[in-house]
Amino acid sequence: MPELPEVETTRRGLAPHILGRRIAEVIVRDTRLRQPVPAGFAQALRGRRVVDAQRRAKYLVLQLDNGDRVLAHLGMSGRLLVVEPGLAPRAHDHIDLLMEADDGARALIRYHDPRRFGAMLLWPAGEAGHPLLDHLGPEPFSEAFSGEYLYALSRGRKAAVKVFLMDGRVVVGAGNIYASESLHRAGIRPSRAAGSVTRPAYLRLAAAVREVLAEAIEQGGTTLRDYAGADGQAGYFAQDLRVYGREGEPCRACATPIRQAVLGQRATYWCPSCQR
DNA sequence: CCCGATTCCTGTAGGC
DNA sequence: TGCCTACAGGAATCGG
Repeated sequence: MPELPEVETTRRGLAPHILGRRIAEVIVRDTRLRQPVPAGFAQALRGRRVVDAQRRAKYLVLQLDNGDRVLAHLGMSGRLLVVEPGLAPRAHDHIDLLMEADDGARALIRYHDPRRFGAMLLWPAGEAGHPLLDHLGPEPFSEAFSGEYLYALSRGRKAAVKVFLMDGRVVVGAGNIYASESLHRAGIRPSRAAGSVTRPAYLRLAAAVREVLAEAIEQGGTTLRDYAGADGQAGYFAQDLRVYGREGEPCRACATPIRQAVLGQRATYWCPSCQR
């Protein structure tokens, strides 16, 4: 499931194949993503050079040489893969970008998304913001994100702290897996009301979020079923997960069996002994 | 504003 | 072995 580390891993994997290169050809086989691929998408990209590849939250932002930007989201099952030009498309291969370098080197960037929860949008030059990015909270690695920030924002909030942490308006990038992992590292029970979590606990939580995300990026993300990096390889953080998907198994810290419950319509895992 | 529930989608795992 | 159902979940949206 692409959360921040998976999107960042994808960005890093794509970069050498797209930066400074020209989009020679665009093929859209299926426009039916979470939001339809806009009419004129292929036309707008064709011939353009990619000058930067950034990430904002779980979105990839490709900056083009005419000021237009491509906004891509992997949804739940999306992959952006670098494959051999000419490789025949398979099921759910919705979009191809054929990249060409000045020296003639070519690479095919292929968007694959069985569940079609992702997005591939055009963000035209001149539009300063984008509606999908407008309301987003701070990046977890930014100065704006801190324990103090979480503490202040959470006062009076009755929602579970895990739901609070997964809210993109609070902080971006922590999805279901990394929210559970961060709360375990910080020793906070996921069901606690966000407003009842203490300042010291939020200081630990902010540090834990950064730590977990950074480690996951180093491992190339977490592959449970759908996710693969741009090179098609699995990420290795799954072996470092301490609670996610480990119901009934011993806590790696204290051996107490890990518990599971649904919180905010999402499976949530925690250690009843380490997390209070 | 806040919060919980619903919706989109398809592959896969688990139960019988 | 095969069928059926539940589940996976990012994020927009809606109702209270």
